[in-house]
Amino acid sequence: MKTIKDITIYDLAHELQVSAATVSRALNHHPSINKNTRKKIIELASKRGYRSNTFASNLRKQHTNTIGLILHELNSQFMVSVLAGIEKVTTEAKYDLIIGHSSESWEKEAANALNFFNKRVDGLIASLAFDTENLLHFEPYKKKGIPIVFFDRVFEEAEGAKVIIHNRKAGFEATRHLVEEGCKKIIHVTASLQRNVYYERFKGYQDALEASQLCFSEEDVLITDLSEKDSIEAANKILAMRPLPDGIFVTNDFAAAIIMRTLQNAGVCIPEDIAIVGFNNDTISTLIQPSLTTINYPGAEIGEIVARNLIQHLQGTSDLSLTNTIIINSDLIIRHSSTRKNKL
Amino acid sequence: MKTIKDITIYDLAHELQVSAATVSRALNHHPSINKNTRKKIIELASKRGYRSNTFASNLRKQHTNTIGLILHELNSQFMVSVLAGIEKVTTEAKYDLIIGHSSESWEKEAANALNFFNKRVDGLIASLAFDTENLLHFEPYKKKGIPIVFFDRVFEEAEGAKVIIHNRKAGFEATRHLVEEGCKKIIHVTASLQRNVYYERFKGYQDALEASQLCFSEEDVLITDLSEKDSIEAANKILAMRPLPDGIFVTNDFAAAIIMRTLQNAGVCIPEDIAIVGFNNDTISTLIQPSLTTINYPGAEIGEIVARNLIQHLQGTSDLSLTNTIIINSDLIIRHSSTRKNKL
DNA sequence: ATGATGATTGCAACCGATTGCAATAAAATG
DNA sequence: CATTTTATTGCAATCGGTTGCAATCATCAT
Repeated sequence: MKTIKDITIYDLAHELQVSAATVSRALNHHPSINKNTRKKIIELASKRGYRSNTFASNLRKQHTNTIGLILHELNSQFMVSVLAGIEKVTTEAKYDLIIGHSSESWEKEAANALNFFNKRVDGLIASLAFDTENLLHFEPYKKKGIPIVFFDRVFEEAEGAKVIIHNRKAGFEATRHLVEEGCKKIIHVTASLQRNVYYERFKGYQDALEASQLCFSEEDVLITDLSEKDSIEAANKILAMRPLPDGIFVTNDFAAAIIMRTLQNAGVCIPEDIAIVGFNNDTISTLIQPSLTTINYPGAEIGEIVARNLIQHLQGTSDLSLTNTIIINSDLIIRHSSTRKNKL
Repeated sequence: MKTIKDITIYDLAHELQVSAATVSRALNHHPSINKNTRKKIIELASKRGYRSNTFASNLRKQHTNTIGLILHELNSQFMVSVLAGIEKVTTEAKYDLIIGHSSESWEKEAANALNFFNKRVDGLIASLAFDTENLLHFEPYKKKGIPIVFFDRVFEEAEGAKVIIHNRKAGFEATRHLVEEGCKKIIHVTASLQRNVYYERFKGYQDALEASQLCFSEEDVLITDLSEKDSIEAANKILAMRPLPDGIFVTNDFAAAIIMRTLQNAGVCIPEDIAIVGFNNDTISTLIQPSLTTINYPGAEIGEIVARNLIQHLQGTSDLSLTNTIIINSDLIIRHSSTRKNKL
């Protein structure tokens, strides 16, 4: 494990008979350095394979140029594209990104938050875990004035910047689409209504029922944890309903796919007997039979907006933005799981 | 952006009338510190919300306690579980993890490698991008003696530690299964044979054909980039074959799903007309109709082994391991896409 | 010629934690 | 009681880069 010693600015300074300060400034393109000197220094640096010591630099500068990102999961197409969007912006702005994923657990989320805090990230981006019930673990950030931007899974009532999609509108459109396809009894399969995204979609579902003068019943809303097991159970509950519903709005494509499979195995025809709409536009939505009607929202764009927002704040370009909520629009993508040949 | 100043060991030292050295040692559980002193220091530290400054510490200790991870993509179930495995081990061992993903591009891979090198990771874990053709961008690591463990996508001939699955055996078993189901003409859809994983699976396919005395033909191997577009094209090529093949071994579940859908849309019955086997055991494999027979391999376990290997090396527990190749076994999971009612 | 102006560069003090070595005090030994 | 041993603690240098301020030197206008 013997490691050759690294080149430092002192080595360069010594070799060129200048001071370390000059080398430092030259390397950082400080304007007060003569361009010839700078050129010589930069050339020597690359010749000697100099690499700046981030620790020394961070230590002195008191900021890390690092942004922490806490994701609740990265198993969905959506999350991956958000990540890509964030990555794009942060790397362009020369920020480093450290990623933690909470696996939907509040404990891990808190652990990550603490860890990133100790690592002194300059800012934080987070989407809350499934069971997070408060924002206490982010208090240290507030106290220290470290900015946080929440996205997707947020507490809408909490202060701070948020970037979300218009879940209520999306839920409304998904449900209205089912109504337009002739559905009279529409079930909504979703997850804990504590979570803003699910609550809003649920409200949208209600709005649409009301707008169509269909009556809403609490029994038509099935709460699951979106797991395979729960989804199958939800499907079985639906199968046991009399009369059988003719439409289902599921809050997640994966669960929708499971439910569709379960129903099909029980002899239900999709979309003829029951029309289904999912949410997320995951890859699977085009791979299952019939292909799944779903809500699409631009992950990469959301990621970019989130990251840009945070960075602007860090660089002092904008302050206001951190109190704003940015709402992104989404689209209904109509596929075969919901389109009946003979509409009413 | 005013930030309250952080508590340092000097603050603690001053408040307790001891030296900073003592505080430092107490906080690190150095044995030479009196346990009463230590207790007092630790208590005050937590009372004051002290958090160690990683930069100062890293700067002094000359190592970062950070491991870099370069993934070619994280859109597969497999990659996510590998990541989880690595995360588990590294956090247990108190190492930090920084993740870069190359998006299958050599350029980004090299950029990440350089970035991590400059950040002075203590070790690196990597799975190569689709189009990586050499390991030149990892040279600095070798020169500096920073250990690298490759997994999944590796150069088998290159030196260093590697953790891979037994692709050849898996390819063999997948193909043999098709043979056992009565297939006589088996197509193999795969990606660039430059990449070890695809090459080995291909060899396994060949092995199985030979073992079954089926003749191998180059035209039966379709090379794609595993994209949706290429997969559809491959399916169309298959549809144009005369006679129609009766078995397909696809190197990836996603591509297999696309191909299956394309074939089905063209009126082909799966598995009656054509039996299909995929690779990876992604989530979609149980969601499509019929469910996909595939190869499963333990992502989390692989991740754990990779990480443990690297950490053992970093801690000097084992040196030899870094020259070893570790081969993990995989299983064939038989589902409906390949099981015919009437075998021959 | 001369003080003013501006362009470059260096000095030296940080940033916060770690650690070899010396110092001191306390306990043990003869 | 003198001497050695052991247990604790402090001193001070070090890691590598950054930056306010002072210093130097050339250029320029008067």
